[in-house]
Amino acid sequence: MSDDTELLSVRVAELYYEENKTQDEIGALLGITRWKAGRLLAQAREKGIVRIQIVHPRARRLGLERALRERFGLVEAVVVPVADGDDAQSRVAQAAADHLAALRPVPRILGISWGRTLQDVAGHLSDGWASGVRVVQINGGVSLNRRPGTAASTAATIAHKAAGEAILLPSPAILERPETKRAIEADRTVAAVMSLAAQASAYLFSAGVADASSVHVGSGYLTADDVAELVRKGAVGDVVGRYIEADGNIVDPALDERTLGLGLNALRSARTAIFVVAGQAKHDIARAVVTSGLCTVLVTDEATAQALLEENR
Amino acid sequence: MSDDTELLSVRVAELYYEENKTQDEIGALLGITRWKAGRLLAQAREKGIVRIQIVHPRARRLGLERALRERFGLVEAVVVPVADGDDAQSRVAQAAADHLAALRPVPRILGISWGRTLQDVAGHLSDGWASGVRVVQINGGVSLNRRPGTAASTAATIAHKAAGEAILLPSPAILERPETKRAIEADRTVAAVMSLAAQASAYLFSAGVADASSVHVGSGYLTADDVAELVRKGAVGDVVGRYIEADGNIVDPALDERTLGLGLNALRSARTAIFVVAGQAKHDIARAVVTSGLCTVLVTDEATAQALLEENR
DNA sequence: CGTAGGCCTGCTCATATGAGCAGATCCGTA
DNA sequence: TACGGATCTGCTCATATGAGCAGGCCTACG
Repeated sequence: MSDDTELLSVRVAELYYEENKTQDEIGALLGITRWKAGRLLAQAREKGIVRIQIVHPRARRLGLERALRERFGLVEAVVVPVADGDDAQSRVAQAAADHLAALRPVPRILGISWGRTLQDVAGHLSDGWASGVRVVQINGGVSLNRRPGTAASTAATIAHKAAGEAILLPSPAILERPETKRAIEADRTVAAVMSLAAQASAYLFSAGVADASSVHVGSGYLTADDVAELVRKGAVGDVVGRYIEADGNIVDPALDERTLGLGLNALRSARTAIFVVAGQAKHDIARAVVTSGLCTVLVTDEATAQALLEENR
Repeated sequence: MSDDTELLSVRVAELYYEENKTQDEIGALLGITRWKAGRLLAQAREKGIVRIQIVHPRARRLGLERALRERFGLVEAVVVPVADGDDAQSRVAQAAADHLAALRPVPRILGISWGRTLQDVAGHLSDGWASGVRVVQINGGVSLNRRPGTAASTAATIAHKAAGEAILLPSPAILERPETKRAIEADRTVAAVMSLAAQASAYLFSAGVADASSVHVGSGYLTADDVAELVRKGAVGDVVGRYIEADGNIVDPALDERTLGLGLNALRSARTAIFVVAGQAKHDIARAVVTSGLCTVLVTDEATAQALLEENR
């Protein structure tokens, strides 16, 4: 486009958007026909001279969402923009809460994992987001936790706000020996919870990073050395307590045998599996989850979405 | 507006502006009527959820321009946005050049002052911006200048690009004694130039700040002490070589008697007097010029425009 | 309990806008 | 110079949109 034409588009755009003139008036003002004004305006939009943005804490990035859905075959994606100074985790948690509340049909049984992210989602749910939902934990995590009750409170909060019931999984996440794990699984109470978890109409989960900051280390289930060893074997993070590689496979089958909770295949075959993830540190595990089909719905921040969509990986 | 409604406006705005859906489609998608969608969209725009900006080096701020015209009774105002890292002076000079080129009727005689700003305007004019314009200097400034020829070259450049003729004022800006000034004025050549200057169909000028950096000091017409004394007496800057107070009056009539060039009243009564000014340092002198009716057209940057529009001054 | 006033909703209708088309104009090539 | 293709221009017509209006609903107050 000639410099001259470009300047004219700028004038048209100014009169149209800042002065609220009609294209007809603009034409009269600038001595051009209204069609030409319209075309210049279209050019201005195309060339990015006119920049339109939605500024709101709960805005979304529909373009990225569409790209993610197409690229990874998701049923739904929710991407929130994060401005400097915003807390990405909190924004994403809010979006996940919104999505959960808008989910139709309303899940009668909701299977959830636990962790900081899920706790945050629970906090952002509004009272009465649903009614009568049974919220069941899909992986263990009680008692060894430094902050006891976090896992339980997440489930309780979600259930409470939906005027429903929380069903906790009374077991550690990782047992020392496979036999112990099997023994606990065989326990009637635990088995009942697991059975309920398997029937859930929707799952809501996040993921952890494989490094020393992992909750498994903090909780005493694994040592920092254990995690370092997992990383050496290719682990990128954990999903409902199970460590996976970049391609989504279990890193260490022996460890997995000692891990109590819903299996990853249950997630893969679930109708609705909502994966909530935020932050730079979780880009790798997020990639592993979406590429290996562990979720049908992804809720994340803009930066993570963009990282997932980058080519050549 | 309730939180709920606000969120809905955000969704509508996203679908409308980012997904290019019609209000009808949006209504269907969100389960509302198209009228409601339209109203929510209007609310989103009103509340500033939708932000539309024109991003272009030659964009203008029409809102500020209107405010300036109304506030100071100007015929026209041109305000350019200046982003971080932009050179305000250069942007404003470009805008002034654009305005001059678009001026109708095309001035047959254009009276100009000189200085860095005007030189910059001359540089931004495009070849053939007019044809056959006689460009006449309205204040003296030759020969004592450290960079001889600047004043002359400004006029020459403007005239050359308009396929016209430059008429220089062969005299210093400020003389040592009033008699000398009168003698020079009486000179046939000088008188002819002054007479032509008085007939100009348009004037284009800038202004200087009253401090030690003034071109008058650099050129040797005044000493730093002289300027300090002028400031003590209330000077805020100079217009075509004449120092004025905040209210637009001449600071020192005796000095003014020694200053050769068009008088300020000629500017005040001119049909078209274009004042070009940019930069934080010139806010005070700019205020003095516009409030005392020295110009009919103001060309400036956004920050200066905003400073001029601030209340209580 | 009744009612006036304010707000919201869904409509009609006039207007603004974009898609698509035919003629005009420009430019390079034979 | 003549020709063919590409681009530009001004139009028609269908559609999208906003203004304005009447009726419904909610609330506060007598």
